[in-house]
Amino acid sequence: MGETIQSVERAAAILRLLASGPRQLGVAELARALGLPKGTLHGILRTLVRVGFVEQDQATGKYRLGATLLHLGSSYLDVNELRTRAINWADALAGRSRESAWIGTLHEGHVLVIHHVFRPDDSMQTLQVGTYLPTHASALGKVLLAWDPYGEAVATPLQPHTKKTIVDPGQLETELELVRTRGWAAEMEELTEGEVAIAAPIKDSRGIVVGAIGIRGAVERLAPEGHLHMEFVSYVRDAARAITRDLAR
Amino acid sequence: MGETIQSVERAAAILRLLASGPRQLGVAELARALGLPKGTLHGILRTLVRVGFVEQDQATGKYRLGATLLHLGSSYLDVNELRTRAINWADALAGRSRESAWIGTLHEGHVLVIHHVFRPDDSMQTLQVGTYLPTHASALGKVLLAWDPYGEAVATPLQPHTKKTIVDPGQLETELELVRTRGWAAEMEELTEGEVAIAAPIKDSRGIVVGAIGIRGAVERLAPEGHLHMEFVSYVRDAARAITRDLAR
DNA sequence: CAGTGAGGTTCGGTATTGCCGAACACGCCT
DNA sequence: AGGCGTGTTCGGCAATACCGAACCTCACTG
Repeated sequence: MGETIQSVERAAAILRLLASGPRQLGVAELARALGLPKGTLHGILRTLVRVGFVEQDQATGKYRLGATLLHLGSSYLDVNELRTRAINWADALAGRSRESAWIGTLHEGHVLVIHHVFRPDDSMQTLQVGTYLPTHASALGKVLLAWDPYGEAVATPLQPHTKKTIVDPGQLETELELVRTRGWAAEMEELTEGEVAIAAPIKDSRGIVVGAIGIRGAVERLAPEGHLHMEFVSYVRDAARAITRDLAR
Repeated sequence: MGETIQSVERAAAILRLLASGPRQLGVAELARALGLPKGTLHGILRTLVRVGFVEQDQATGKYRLGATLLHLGSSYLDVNELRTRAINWADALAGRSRESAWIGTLHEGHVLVIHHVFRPDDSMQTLQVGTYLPTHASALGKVLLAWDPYGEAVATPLQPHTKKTIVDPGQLETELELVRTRGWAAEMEELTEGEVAIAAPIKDSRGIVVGAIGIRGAVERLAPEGHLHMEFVSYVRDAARAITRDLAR
């Protein structure tokens, strides 16, 4: 691959930094983080403000992400073919299982949530579309890792989220092997205590895994006494197969 | 304001074009639309692909928005102070009114939806966060226009969405005058047949209107026989006042 | 209350940077 | 085969956008 445009890459780096935390950042902070002169950054920031990608705090002069990005992000969802094709099946899955349904893709070492249906009859939930889940501690992530065509190395060390999170790379690999042979993944309180998830792969017309769909809910409903109710597994696998079939056309 | 960086502005223009429709665009199309040579655009596109803002279709070579933007957009939501402060009140509003609750801001001549709570006990709804509503045909929009500090001209001609949409600028102005005097806005089947909305302004510590909150639902529930149930209006105004009070601190 | 340092901003010279346009390679349809 | 439509490459030219030092303002402090 050839050369890339410096200023655009720098602009992207700024946006990524601003997105990495909820804090607003100043020119000086950015300059330190990126190792660039303040003047240079100021020029890029001025441009980003003009196009609405960044907003400047009137009081402090610090910078934060801008509203245009929200609109661009939601436009991405319209463009994303997997999501538009899968959205109805996710609704159906949530309805049948009476649990929240999720669709995710592999993106920069994380699971990017591209769709999320709330659990029926349960309002107070916040939408997770656009957020990241850890690959090694989520059912969606295990599926995506298991069939990752590029075999990306998992970011080590594996961050623990609960006592049950898999933190040993070797153990993760055997888990992925299991996922590959039986065709679906489970995650038992490895991300949040009391929550369990199931996921299965979505393949495109060439047979490559392009995403995963699954459900997530309380351990007492999905896996009482530590044993998964297999009916939930078949709901998830049915949905995954249906979407895969849809994508083939 | 001083100069801006050419390539970054061009990159932003490309992203806006890609976001403007669900279609994928090719280098040649972009070149025509922006009046730039193909080679120039290719360089910018290559960079945008590298940073994940744009993806290229393997088969056709055409370009579409990338997944990184989805993540940046959702990060914006974390940063947005109005939203983080208002989110609980919106939940409460949806609960009390048993209708869907909405929060929006003025952005480039549209209402940008920054939060959306589904109507309780009603799953099959799609989330609208990040989408645009028309200013002249939504309750949120009327509120934002009525107190717009910059007095931005509304994009004319006013696009009709139903038979009841206000399309005459003069009539819109008298409507906005009404909104200003009584302190809230209504929209009766002006955007979608059978749907009605109510909204009220959210002000920051300086008294400037920074957003609007409202509800939206079926005409038969909110306004049977064409008359708004005033209890819904007070729910909305209560929520708006509560958030305004919150922001003052 | 000066003094200091940190913040964001401005500015002009320099040479680096990334523009440009023509040529290339491929695929499709005529 | 031919022509047109893609997306892509390349090298030379000069416009471009970097850089670093100087500027201004604020807030905190000795």
